[in-house]
Amino acid sequence: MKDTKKTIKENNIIEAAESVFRAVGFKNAKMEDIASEAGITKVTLYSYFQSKENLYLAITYRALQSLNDAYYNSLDNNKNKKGIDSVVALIETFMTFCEENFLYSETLLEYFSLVRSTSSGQDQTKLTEATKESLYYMKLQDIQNLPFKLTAKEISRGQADGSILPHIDPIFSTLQGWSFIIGYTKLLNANGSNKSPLFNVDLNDLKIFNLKLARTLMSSESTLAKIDAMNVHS
Amino acid sequence: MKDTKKTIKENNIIEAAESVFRAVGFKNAKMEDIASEAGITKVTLYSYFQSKENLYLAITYRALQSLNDAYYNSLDNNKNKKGIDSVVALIETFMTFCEENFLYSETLLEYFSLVRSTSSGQDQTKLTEATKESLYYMKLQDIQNLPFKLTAKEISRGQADGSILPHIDPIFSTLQGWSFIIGYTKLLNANGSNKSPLFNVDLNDLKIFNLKLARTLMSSESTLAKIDAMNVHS
Amino acid sequence: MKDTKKTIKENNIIEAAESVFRAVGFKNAKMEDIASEAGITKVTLYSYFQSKENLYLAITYRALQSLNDAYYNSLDNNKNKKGIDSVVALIETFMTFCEENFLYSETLLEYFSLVRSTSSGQDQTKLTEATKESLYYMKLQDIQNLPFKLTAKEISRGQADGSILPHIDPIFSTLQGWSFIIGYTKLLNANGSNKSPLFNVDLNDLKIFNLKLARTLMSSESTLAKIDAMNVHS
Amino acid sequence: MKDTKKTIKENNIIEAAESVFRAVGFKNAKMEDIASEAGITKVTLYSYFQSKENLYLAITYRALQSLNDAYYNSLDNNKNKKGIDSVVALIETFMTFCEENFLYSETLLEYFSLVRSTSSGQDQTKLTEATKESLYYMKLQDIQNLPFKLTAKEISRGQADGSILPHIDPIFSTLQGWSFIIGYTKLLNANGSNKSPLFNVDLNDLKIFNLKLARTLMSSESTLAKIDAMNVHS
DNA sequence: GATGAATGAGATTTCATTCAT
DNA sequence: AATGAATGAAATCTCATTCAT
Repeated sequence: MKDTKKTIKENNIIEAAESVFRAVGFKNAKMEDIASEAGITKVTLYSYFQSKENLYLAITYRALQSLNDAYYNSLDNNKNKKGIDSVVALIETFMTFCEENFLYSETLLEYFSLVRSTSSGQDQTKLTEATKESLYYMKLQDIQNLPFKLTAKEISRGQADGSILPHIDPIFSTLQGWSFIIGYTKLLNANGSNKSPLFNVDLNDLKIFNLKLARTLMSSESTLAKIDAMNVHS
Repeated sequence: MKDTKKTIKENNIIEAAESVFRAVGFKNAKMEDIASEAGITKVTLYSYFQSKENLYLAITYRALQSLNDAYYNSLDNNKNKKGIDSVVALIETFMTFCEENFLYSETLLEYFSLVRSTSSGQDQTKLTEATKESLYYMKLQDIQNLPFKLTAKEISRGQADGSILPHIDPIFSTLQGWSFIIGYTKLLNANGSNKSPLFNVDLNDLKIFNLKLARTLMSSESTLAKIDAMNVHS
Repeated sequence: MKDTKKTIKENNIIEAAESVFRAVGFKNAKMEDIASEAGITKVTLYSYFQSKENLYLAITYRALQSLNDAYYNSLDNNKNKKGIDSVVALIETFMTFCEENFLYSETLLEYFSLVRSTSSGQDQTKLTEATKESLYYMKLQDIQNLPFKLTAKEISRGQADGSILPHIDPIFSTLQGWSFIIGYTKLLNANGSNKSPLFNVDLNDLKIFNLKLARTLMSSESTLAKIDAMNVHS
Repeated sequence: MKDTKKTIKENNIIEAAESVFRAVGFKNAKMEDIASEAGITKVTLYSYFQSKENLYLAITYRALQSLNDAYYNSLDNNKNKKGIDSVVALIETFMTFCEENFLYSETLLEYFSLVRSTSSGQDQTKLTEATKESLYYMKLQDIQNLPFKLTAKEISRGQADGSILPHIDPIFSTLQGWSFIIGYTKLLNANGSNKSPLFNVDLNDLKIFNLKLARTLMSSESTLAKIDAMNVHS
């Protein structure tokens, strides 16, 4: 229980940090401002999070947790449906998550860039020692592949229940799905918080299109007709 | 001609900066080091680029120029081919460009995130005054849509020559293509410079798959058989 | 009491600065060196004094305070003597002060040149913005006239006790006294720290002469004989 | 004749420099500004004067020359008068010179401070090597004592013609006279260009007083009565 | 000799991070 | 655990001075 109070405060701080990051971006955010937004001192802030980067990782962890929650929710909601439906729902879940959480989506995309090549031992210049030793970094590593695995597993379920083509590789398709999501999200972020269409294209159309495409690519009922139908999108 | 010499020097500096950024990342790069890498003084460096951020924008501009050049090249190489071939070649060009220029690809993706909603006049907090006043920022804004426009135009050409389905919207498809590219690139970057496969998936397969998919989605000769064939990817 | 510690540190810094200025002069003194002489960092130095000029003003303020202290001391030592004696003692105090504190005397003379016409609102070009906003500049303005006023008051006392001629104007005589002091000090400074006589004239003779002259000019017991006697000076 | 053109240009530059120094002070004056005020480039400026300090010395030299001219003029105007009159006239000449040439008066006072102790070999930190090697510095040294010597000589003439007390030391009295002048000038400068009285004292009264005092101190006709008369100054 | 570009030295600022109390 | 002060590293700027052409 001792921990609870600490956790609450930690959450307060993270929320303050999120709000500041959202407002001015990571680079422009000052520890000072985050501290005062959280109603504490800089030093106290540091006693909770050992560095700015670490604070960012904490947010990233939260983002990933949040995404995982959304995934579990989606899985739960679709556990009685066919695999294909659940998989498409997962993709939509991620997209919606990114739409609704700009900071989180940026954070996650950045994180996945950041950890690149960690395993290979080279080109690690961008990860500080401190970062790598951080608790959140470890926690992140523990769950970073979860959304991936969940998706792949669900694809397998779809193959088992016959709703997904048997010859596709779950991992490959998961990556393919992610690439759709990331592309969509980046366009979304490039378009900013303003929901106005980009180049006269409503990004929601892109979302719908991507979802249909994903389904078509995996579904065992896929037909040329469906694809052609998709192309008439407006 | 007067500023040729200046331009040459500017390029030298940018190249030095690229090399330093590539080596240690933007944040860890010291202006001092960039200067000495370029064989000049810090002050001289500042007389060319008013800030580190500005230098980064210059690199971004170069990246975009470089991408544009690649686009024009691709267009030229395919001017006698069908529109569909040229469009797919453009997409491949972009992907290859990102593969070969990690710094440039990161730079460009960051830029497109950065400028989000700039046009709409809101939410510009993350742009420093310095950035907004930078010459390169203006130059960037002038050409940032070029790859987009070129792609859309080529799609139209493909519709004119019958190689691309007539009912698709060139702009929408361009965005869709970008979303493929960005997704692929992000995964690529997440995978780092090490060419080891991600989750046992060779990203090159993803690239090939995406190219085929793009072709299929636009081509007037699209058939279900092709799509099904695609799915057998390894 | 709260700021006692701060004041102590401030004084430490000022002393370090004085020592460096004395050693190499204002222009050649590096903030870095002053900081390290004070056992602190450059940044800390800047947190106490916003600029080199500001630091100089702080020293000037100290010089003036120091002079004022010497004045009060002198007044106290002579409070039981006649006004004329006290006034002459004040002048001597100032002269001795300048002899013993080269840096302070230069500082004060420079200050009185610097602030010329400040009050009149014109010709302030030579005052940096930083200077004008400096706390010490304000503090200086508050006490800069103190030695003047003290002298004039003491002359009045002398007139009251009959030791000083009744028809002279205290303010005018104060200025006259200052002009003696400044002239003497400037010659002293021109002569440098080396005590060698200037043009074979021992400046101490000039000092004595000036003091006698001042006394003669004001004293109610002034006689021609005294003046003539004075002229036989070596 | 070749030299003449050069000299003209040199004079132009010096005048430009004087104007800039007058406007913003030595320290705030930028070589750039001086150059452009003179209608030349910085580099050209440097080809004439090797450093800012050197330029200042050139002005000082001019100031001293100018003062010397005034002295010679005064001597010439008073060559038929008694020595005492000529000496007092010299003092007045200097005072008037300072009144009319603020920059020159500051320059000269500073110069006489600057050269302090040059002979003694110690404490020369404030004189750059470059300065000491400068042509103007040498020229200055050649004439710096001229006003002194001229005054002393004139005092001797006064002693010879019986107008000045025989037992006074010409050098000492010259110094004494200078000390009056310097004091007066400093007060004048402290009072700024605004001619308003300082502490309700019209500095012109101080000037007149000093002149009378100088005369009284040296004149063979000096009487107590005169001194007393002097004191009723307002 | 003139010009535009570059240099060197140091002032000043900004922050993340740490220390002392 | 909280506070105020300090540190260190690097960005940035200002100018006198110098170089290359």
